[in-house]
Amino acid sequence: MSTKPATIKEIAKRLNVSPSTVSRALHSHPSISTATTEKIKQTAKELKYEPNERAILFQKGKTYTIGVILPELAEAFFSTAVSTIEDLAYRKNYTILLAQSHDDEEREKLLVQKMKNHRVDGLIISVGKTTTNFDHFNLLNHYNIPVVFFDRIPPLKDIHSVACNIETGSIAIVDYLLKRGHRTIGLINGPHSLTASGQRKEGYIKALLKNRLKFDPSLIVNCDLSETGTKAALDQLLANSRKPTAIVTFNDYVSAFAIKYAKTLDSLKDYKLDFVSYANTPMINFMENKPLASIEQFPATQAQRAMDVLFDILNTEHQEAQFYYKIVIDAELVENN
Amino acid sequence: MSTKPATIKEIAKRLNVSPSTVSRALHSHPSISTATTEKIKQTAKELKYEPNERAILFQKGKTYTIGVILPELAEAFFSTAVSTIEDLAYRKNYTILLAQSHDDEEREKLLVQKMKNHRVDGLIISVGKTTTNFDHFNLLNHYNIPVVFFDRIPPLKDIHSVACNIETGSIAIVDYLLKRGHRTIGLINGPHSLTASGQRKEGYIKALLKNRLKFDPSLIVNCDLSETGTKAALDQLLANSRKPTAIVTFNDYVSAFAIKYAKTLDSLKDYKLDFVSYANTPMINFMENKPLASIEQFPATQAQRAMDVLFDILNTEHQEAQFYYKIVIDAELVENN
DNA sequence: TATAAATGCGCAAACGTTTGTTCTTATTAA
DNA sequence: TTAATAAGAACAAACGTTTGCGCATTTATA
Repeated sequence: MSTKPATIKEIAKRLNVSPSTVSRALHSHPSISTATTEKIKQTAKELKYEPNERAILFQKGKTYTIGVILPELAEAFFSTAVSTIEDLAYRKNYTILLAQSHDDEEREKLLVQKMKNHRVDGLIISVGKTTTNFDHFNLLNHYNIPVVFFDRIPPLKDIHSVACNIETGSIAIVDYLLKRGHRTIGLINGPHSLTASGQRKEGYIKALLKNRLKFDPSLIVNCDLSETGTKAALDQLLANSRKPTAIVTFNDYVSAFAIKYAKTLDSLKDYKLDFVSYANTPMINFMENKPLASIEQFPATQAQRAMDVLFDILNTEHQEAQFYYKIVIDAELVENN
Repeated sequence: MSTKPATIKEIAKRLNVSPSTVSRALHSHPSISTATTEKIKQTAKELKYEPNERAILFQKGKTYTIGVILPELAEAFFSTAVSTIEDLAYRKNYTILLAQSHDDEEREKLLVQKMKNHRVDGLIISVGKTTTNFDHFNLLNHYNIPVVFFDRIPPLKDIHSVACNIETGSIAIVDYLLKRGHRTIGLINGPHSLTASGQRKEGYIKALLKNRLKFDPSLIVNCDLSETGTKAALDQLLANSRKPTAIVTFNDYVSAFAIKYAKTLDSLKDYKLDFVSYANTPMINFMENKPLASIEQFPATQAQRAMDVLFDILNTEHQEAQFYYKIVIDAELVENN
């Protein structure tokens, strides 16, 4: 039962041939006669030989493993992404080494280290909300491990990235609100550190200007995306001299928190407040008062493109002229009804 | 930039010491003088040395990697489990190798093979809905790789397993409804093919009998778990000669579909119809009219126990008397408010 | 002072596989 | 028949690290 797995060496010893012959035979190498090849394959089967992947990978220097670091595996957006990534990896015979950072910069750093030590062939990562220092990725560069930043991308120059064009989505959703008559639109945004926040803000502003409305900075509030943070943000917006009639929220969670909180506020009893959101979960279909519309960010598509990019980098030998992928997927407006 | 990572050998050469000395120094082995140890650690830092995990793992025969095979990574239940597993693995310095079977027996088989070839230290798996042949797990046994079956467990004797006792949950929830005065309770169940359906049905019946009520088969309707299927099922139940005053649904999705649909029915205008459900998503917190109560199946707890079991097996040397863990977690009734 | 013990380090094997090179035979061509 | 070639298989090095053992050198003990 608990016999140690058979090795090439054992097969060799058993048949009085050299390990190299066994290795070649098992790969049907032409320089081994069909007779011995057959014989070797036969005993390999008898001994239930299975190649030791670890040894092979170690020997070849390649691991056929892709590291994936995401903030929260339990979030629908990311689990969808993981699912897609796994499917694609499976097809190309890669395996994925998965880890989550919980938006903890320190942990993220450690995980990157670990991935490096495991010598993954490549890394797909969505950086933590609060990560501000990106030095740990230089190490990967130094070790020749390509990194594809996914969805949440750091504000760095020379990196490969796949992300959603939040800005056009932002414009679309503000347009949508304007068309419905709203003139005072608030934005509960994410932390400054996220480019995603910047994009939302940019789109928000552009949409206003496009429609010849002036931009009022006091209508944008940043928050940490937590429930309490969201409440505070909503409070702040409602206390603003120009009280918004509609609010754009950073994502579905914020939207849900805000909507829930809004219902508890007496001050909003006879006040119609519309919400729109950036979709990141399928839960929206089941929400009490859903946001009127959402910006769909296509986690599966993003994941797929990220894998495409990674495989492309992996397959083209170190090109001289460093070229960086910067894939942008257009977010799309969907009405929730 | 793309220099190859520094190795122990290089450090050794640079300092004119042997690789073994370097290795020991880096591990602060007592038989190396503090002077040389310092010197070595110093140059290690200069050269940005990072241990090659692959080489170490290969050398040690242990991989500090745990294989995880689940049916659908995008499902909330499983992604929660993955999240927990990853957290626990992280704490013990393990990494997880993740794969999904999509309930495809063939793919599952291949993945098990792959995990074996990767020489994972252990495997946690939730078998596919349709998997009927379990021979592929024998191989793992032969290779001394412990397997812990999780949530969906095969009907085999000598295996380690962690799963939820759906039946007691079923009894509890029917009891709950009975206590609230309901006497005609419908069940929108899943497809016959799922053991989960059988368990729900069993519990449902047992609870009735326990309370000396007779079981009426026409109050159980199977459905395919889709939205339209759910509607049809609800229609059927409402058209039944004994019209239910409460309905148990297979899971949160079915519950959500049914509740949504029920609200659109004129025939239910002045009819109080209660719903209860089997929890499998966190979305319930955001639902319009939630089910009164849910049967919580604790994916995180299950995952945690599975990891406990696995680590326990990993840490106790091959005990003579083979002992098999069979952990059963009681599903629990939680009221939603 | 002679001997035992302790200290500090190098040697070499090992983990399982792959692959370039070399060696031996058998086959072919001249 | 002899030399050139091809076929089949063995040799050995390599991937990066760990670790048991042995060899000096120094320090402590009798």
